[in-house]
Amino acid sequence: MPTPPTSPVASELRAAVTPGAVIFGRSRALRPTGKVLPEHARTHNRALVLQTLYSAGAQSRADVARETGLTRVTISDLVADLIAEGLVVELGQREDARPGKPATLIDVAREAFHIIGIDLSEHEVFRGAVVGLDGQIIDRDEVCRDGATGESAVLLVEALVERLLARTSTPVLGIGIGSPGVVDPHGVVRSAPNLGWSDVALQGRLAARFALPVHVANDANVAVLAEHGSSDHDDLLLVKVGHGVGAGLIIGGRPVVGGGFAAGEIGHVVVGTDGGPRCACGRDGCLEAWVAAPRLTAQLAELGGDGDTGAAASARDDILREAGRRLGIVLAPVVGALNLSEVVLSGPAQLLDGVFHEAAVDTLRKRTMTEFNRDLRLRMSEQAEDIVLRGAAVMVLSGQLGVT
Amino acid sequence: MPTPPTSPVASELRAAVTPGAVIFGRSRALRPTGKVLPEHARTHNRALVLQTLYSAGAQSRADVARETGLTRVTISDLVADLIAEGLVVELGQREDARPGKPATLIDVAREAFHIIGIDLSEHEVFRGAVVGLDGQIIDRDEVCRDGATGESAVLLVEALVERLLARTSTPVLGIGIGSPGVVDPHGVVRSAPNLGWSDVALQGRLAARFALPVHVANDANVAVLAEHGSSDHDDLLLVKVGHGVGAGLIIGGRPVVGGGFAAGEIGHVVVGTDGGPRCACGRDGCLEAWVAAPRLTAQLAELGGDGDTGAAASARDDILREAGRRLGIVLAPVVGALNLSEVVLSGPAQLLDGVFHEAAVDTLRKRTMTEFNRDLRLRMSEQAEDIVLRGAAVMVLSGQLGVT
DNA sequence: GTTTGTTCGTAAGGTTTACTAACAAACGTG
DNA sequence: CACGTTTGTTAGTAAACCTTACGAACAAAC
Repeated sequence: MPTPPTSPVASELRAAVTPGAVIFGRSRALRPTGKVLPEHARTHNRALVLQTLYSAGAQSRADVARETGLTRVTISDLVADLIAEGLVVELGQREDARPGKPATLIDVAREAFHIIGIDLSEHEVFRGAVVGLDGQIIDRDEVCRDGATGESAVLLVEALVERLLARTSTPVLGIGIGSPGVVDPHGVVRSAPNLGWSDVALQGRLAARFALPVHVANDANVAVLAEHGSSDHDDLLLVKVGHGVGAGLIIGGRPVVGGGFAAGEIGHVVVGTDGGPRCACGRDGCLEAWVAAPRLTAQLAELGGDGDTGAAASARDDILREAGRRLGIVLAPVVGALNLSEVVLSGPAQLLDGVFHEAAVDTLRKRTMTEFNRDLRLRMSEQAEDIVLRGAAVMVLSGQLGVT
Repeated sequence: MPTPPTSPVASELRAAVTPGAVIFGRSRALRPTGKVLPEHARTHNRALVLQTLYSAGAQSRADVARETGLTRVTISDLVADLIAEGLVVELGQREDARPGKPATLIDVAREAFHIIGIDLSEHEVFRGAVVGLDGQIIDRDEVCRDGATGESAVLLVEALVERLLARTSTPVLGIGIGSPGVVDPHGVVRSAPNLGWSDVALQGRLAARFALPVHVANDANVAVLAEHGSSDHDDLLLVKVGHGVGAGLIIGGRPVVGGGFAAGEIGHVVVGTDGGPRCACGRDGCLEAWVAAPRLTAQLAELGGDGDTGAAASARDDILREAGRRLGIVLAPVVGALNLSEVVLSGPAQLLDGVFHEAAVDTLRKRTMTEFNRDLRLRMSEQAEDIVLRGAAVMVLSGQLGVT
């Protein structure tokens, strides 16, 4: 006999809801997350402790216990492991006067590790930095690309990493790289036309050479990680305007990769129904043909003059305003479909942070349902040119210390 | 002293990568998944066993052990629990002749539970069904809405559920409801203008009245769950054309809800840059004004005639082709940004399954980068009118038995 | 008919994990 | 100075999964 109708099912099987995991058919999606062993739970809780310390700063074991919901005993045990591995340090006793035994402060060993961040997204130069665990740029370096492609470009990257590693005596947690093009989860650059790369196993090569953890991802997908840090939203779209136009997307706190690992590649989506400038890809009116930085600067240059006179300034604004509007047109369906609350714009401020921005916001508002997207924000990034470097560091931090 | 540079971090902290969980700032996103106890692992593994059985069908404990990676001992233990609760049954010995001790087949107790599925998305009628665990429609019923709104519409839903419950003597796993409008994760219909609902706690009311687990979600978001079953993709967009136009989205195997719980609400996104028909919302050229079923049928009716003569048929095709094209225009940025590989169309086949479909595919192809979306498919749903009913059942199945 | 090898399911015992309970140390407060 | 409070540790317990071992049941080979 089956059990009574509902009670056991209702009360005991109350797992977190993940609709779509159980299905009617017999599809592949059925093979779910896989088994979970107690040791996985331990790993998770360890990461939880690290994150709690990382975000809330120095505090006592008892504080961590209260915040995580784990007991003081368990926290002490986990922290002992972390201290033994050098990831956490004791900082001595808390100063302030409270009743009870004084607390021993602990914190992530913020000075004990550095991260190498690499930005391959610029056209003329490969940039890199030594980044601290808190995101500070400690040292930086760059190599001129000089049009290098294929293997020689890979060698340039290796040389840059080599030089950065030589500049720090602190242990390095890992190497993070933001590359243009399509990058798969194994850090293979499937296709990056600008660099002449096709199926370049960047992660594998660097990991083999430097014996360090290496993480590689698309530049815009990396940039959005940096932005996610200073945002309090779990859904975030970052549009990166540079030599091309790309986007990085976080939904429900997780990066979106896409079926062909090409999520965020919106540069060659056609905008509007009234044609547009001819794009390098052969079509008319691609987003990139409207708003890529080289196209905009070229257009502005054609105007001639210094752009300070009334008429020239107005023509300049017209160009930027139209470009901003075109961006808004492309983003509207995405914002609507995903019900995004925050969109961030990253790129040359002198181009984007004015009428371009205004026009994009305005267009987005006019083209989406305000009732659903009432608190929608489209803002400029505050991270300026280091966004990929810092995002690459976040990627390493998250990959090496993160919670499942 | 810290540990040696890299080895412990690299090897021992290899948690699954979830970039963006660890961040530089001190944002809210930091509070991660929370602690994990051994009992959670157990719950997860139990669900894993259920899913393995559910999708692969009757098999031995040893088969399940091999497939899940857990040991035969653990599987036996878990299965004993599941059998005691009536969720799994033994079916006797396996027939085929193989060496070794004959296996005892076990399977999910597919006949032991039914699910109530409710579809509130149609304008004139509320439809409901008793659904089997495998998705079979066992019995169905409906109530005429007759323009009912607000509280009286809620009472109609309750009456429909009541009648369906009376039609089955099998224990009911739960009640799943697909409602139009914006529904939050607690099953509160925040806003459903057609039904005159605003902050109606549908899940709470039904759960209290029927003492069963209740799940409520937006109709398109529910429909995509049904479609996900017969698809082998983990990224899926379903567009549901009916009285309005809505979408349901699954990314990385997880439903997308959106910051304001309004994900998929693309009906009032403006299409193109050349105006369009006036929409009920006051703007010109909303997607809904182009492709909602009532608008299309009205347009076709204006043509007069039986549409079989050459000229009338051609005019009819023009209307449908333009509507399909408009859908493609809105979907292109979404497909590009998410790098979707599969888009499904659900709605009246006589409208959608012809030139409309062709035009949508064609437009989508022309407006996205074929290199990234090479295997993109836009297909009609095969689930016809029961898609919401079956999706609602999937939602219950997943919520009650699913893996975290 | 016997032996051999395979497969299934279960039993016993060990390890890991986090919990509860209890306690000593160290500190304000009255 | 007694008392309550807080911290961090010790000791013991419960849960969950593992490894190892075993009996039962069968096919195939001899």
